[in-house]
Amino acid sequence: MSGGGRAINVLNVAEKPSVAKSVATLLSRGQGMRVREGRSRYNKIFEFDYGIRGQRCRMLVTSVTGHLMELEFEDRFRKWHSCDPADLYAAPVRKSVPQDKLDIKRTLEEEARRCQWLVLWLDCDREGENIAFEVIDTCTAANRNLTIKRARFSALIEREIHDSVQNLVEPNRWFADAVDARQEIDLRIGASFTRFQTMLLRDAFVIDSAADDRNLVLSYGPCQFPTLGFVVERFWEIQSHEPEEFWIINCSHKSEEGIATFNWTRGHLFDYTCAVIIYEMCVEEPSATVAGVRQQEKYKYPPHPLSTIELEKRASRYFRMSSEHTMKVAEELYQAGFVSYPRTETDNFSARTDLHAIVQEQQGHPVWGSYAQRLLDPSSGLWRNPSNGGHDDKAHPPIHPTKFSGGERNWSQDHHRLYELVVRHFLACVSQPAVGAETTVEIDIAGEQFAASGRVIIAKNYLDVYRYESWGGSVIPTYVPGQQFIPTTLTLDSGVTRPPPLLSEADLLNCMDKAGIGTDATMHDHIKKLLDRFYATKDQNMRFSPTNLGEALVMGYDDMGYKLWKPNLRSMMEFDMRAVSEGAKTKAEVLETCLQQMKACFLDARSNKQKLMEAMAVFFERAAQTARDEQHVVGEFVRLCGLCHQSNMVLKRNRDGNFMVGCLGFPQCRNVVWLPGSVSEAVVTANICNSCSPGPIYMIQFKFRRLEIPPYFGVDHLGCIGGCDDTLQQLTEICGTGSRMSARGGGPTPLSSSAQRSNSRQQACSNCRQLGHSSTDCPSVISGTRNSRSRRADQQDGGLSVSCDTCGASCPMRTANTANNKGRKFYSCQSEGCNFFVWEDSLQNGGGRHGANGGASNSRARSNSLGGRGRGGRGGNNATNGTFVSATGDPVTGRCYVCGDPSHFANACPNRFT
DNA sequence: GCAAGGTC
Repeated sequence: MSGGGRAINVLNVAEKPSVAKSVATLLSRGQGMRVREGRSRYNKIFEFDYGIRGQRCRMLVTSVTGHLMELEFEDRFRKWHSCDPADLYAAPVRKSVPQDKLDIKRTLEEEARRCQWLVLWLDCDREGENIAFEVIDTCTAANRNLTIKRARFSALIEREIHDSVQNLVEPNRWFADAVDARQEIDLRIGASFTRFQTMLLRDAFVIDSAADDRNLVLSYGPCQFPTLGFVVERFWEIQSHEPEEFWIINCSHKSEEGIATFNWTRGHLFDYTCAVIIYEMCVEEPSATVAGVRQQEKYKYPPHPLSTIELEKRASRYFRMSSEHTMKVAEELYQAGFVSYPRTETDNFSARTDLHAIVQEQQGHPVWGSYAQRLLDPSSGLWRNPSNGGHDDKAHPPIHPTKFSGGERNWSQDHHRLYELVVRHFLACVSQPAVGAETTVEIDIAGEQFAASGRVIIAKNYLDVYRYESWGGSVIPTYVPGQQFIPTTLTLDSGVTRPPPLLSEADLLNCMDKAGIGTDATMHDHIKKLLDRFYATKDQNMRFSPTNLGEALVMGYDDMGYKLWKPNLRSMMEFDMRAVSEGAKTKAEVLETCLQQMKACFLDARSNKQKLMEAMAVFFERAAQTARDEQHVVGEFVRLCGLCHQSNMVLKRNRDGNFMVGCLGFPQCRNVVWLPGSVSEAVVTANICNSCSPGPIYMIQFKFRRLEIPPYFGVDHLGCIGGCDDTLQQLTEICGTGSRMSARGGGPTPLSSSAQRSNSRQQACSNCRQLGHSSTDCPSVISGTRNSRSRRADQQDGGLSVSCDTCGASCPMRTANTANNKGRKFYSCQSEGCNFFVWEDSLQNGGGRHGANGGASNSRARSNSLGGRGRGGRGGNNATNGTFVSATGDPVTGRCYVCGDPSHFANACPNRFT
């Protein structure tokens, strides 16, 4: 191997000790390799002889531990009060080796002096390239005559490493530049905003979340803030969720073979009238006809090979381990040689990996060893080459077991669990998918479709070893097309829409991954930082809520109209970094434009600091010196809080001057009733509402601003907040409220809340009372006319159908058969989940959107700011006292969805309107 | 006392 001539000394530097060891072992093939200590106890030096393209070489292989250098401000800008934070956008910065890395630096200098070549074995990503230049700078400062070469490799595999050293390339300056730019931008933005918001807020408020709020740091960072943003955004989504009642028809059929549960193909309807009419029709003609029976083979595939994020998500889901703890345990398993490198984006095995050898090692395990044996037995047919998840960081393979263990003495329960997960995941990856046989039965009852399905698992395959996943099987009786039967139960049930859950750790990692926040090696740090900074908390179910502090900060920037808490900033930076790494932009260009923009943003945020102060004041008491300036106002008593049942609710004005009735238990209890934005005066009277309970609820004398309410409302009004007051509810819908939540609406807006309110006030329609248009161009009038014309055209074609207003599908004409509407024709949409419904006679009258569709959309637009359901819903429906007789006389069971009584249906329920 | 990225 070694050629002739004089040997040269080659200094090889890897990113971490383990890679140095692997490279040295692979190149020397373990023969004639010597190990000696460097100055740093972790970073050994391996020596052996080797030949590179005929050149005899004395190889010295050593390592750094990640970045060797740090970027920092020059001394005079390091103290917080030494300069204006805005100066940090131009303050000089320098790269230097921190104290704890000086040992490594000295080793590199000493070895470089006696070498002719420097070969860089850093990871083949942008950070690795940047570290390469840190090593180059350090080594060439000691020896200017070094010949510098870069080794490119994508896996620590013998052939790959030999190929790489025989085909050395030049280091890539663009890659390193991209990282330089990122470091500088992160430092300047992070330091300036952190100093600004900490110094502004820490002393102005009593922030009780931290034990010692004098030393609290309110940090800002381009990764930690968007991470907080995800948590707050979900929290707001939950807070602003308006529960909405829906109706659903459930059907089951019991036979000798068992029970089949049929789901309504429409899913659910939000309109009661529509649902009850359909239901009544089903009850009156309950005979079900089997419209179709479908049988299909279904597969459940094993997961892709394991990447870091996937490991963190799964450990969180399966063992409730935090991502930070998972990485700590994984690192220890890696250090001890049991699993491969745990920080990897790669979820695809290289074709050169000997997968069989990894499985072979596990054959002796008492629990999963027999599965490994089956995998290796070709006659079992269990083996399948792993799928490709589509990610490759070109530096590390997917996480897999590297050494057999039946469990080590010094392992904690979490070490056992994580090793087991890595092994089982790997075995699952090289296994066949589970196979199931799925049967779907579709039935028709009075023109309504229902479907039931069952599944029988034919082969569990990978599920035998991957015990974390299951695939539910259920059996349904046999049905044949055309078969008729009478359902055993047919019920109209109601449900309520629910808000999404708080974000779990796995959800949060998902959000970050999608938005490109952090890297696989740092995501868990950003999550932990939210907890360390008292910005968020994690509950027992591993779900995250913002703290008052976290919510206030995001709210403050949101009120300024800045998206600083959104992932956009990071995405923009990432876009620029890519341009630099591809040579499309220079580092200097990107730094100049980006920092200029960020400085402008910083100055603007600082001039709007009042918004941050206001947001903080929503949650925190002012510190003594600032509180003295303001009078503390306790409002007038209105009622006992119906939510916490402990504190009083009082009439107050918020900082924008808007009226609200809030619970004095705040912030423990957040019950609040926001009043219409058009209220100019409000005074609690001695009058007690005689219809709302539990009482007493004192009535409030309101005065509205004339120009902000429709002409048919009076300016003076004696109102109740208990839910009985129609006038107040209507004005709330028309004028909006002073609530921050209602101003925020579907998404952040650059307009201030009050600006948005006054806009909508000006445009409330007096015809339909919707926002955003006037009565002259009310869409309900226009679309009603247009649609009735198109419906007529349909009918002239001879088909008794209309096109659906909502989804455009064809809606066949049908005849109602209920006590109240017998013989009346209507159209209802057949599409799944669509609830369009209209009476034929209302079309002939040229009417607009009455019927189900209009009702449903009204109901969705309804505000619940007065705590009740508001108008609409059941109110528009006349009750009847008729009873339903099954058309066939067969034993159809049904029950009233309101009270559950089987002796009558909902339309005859005595409790229905109470 | 600030960031995020490496890694021990």
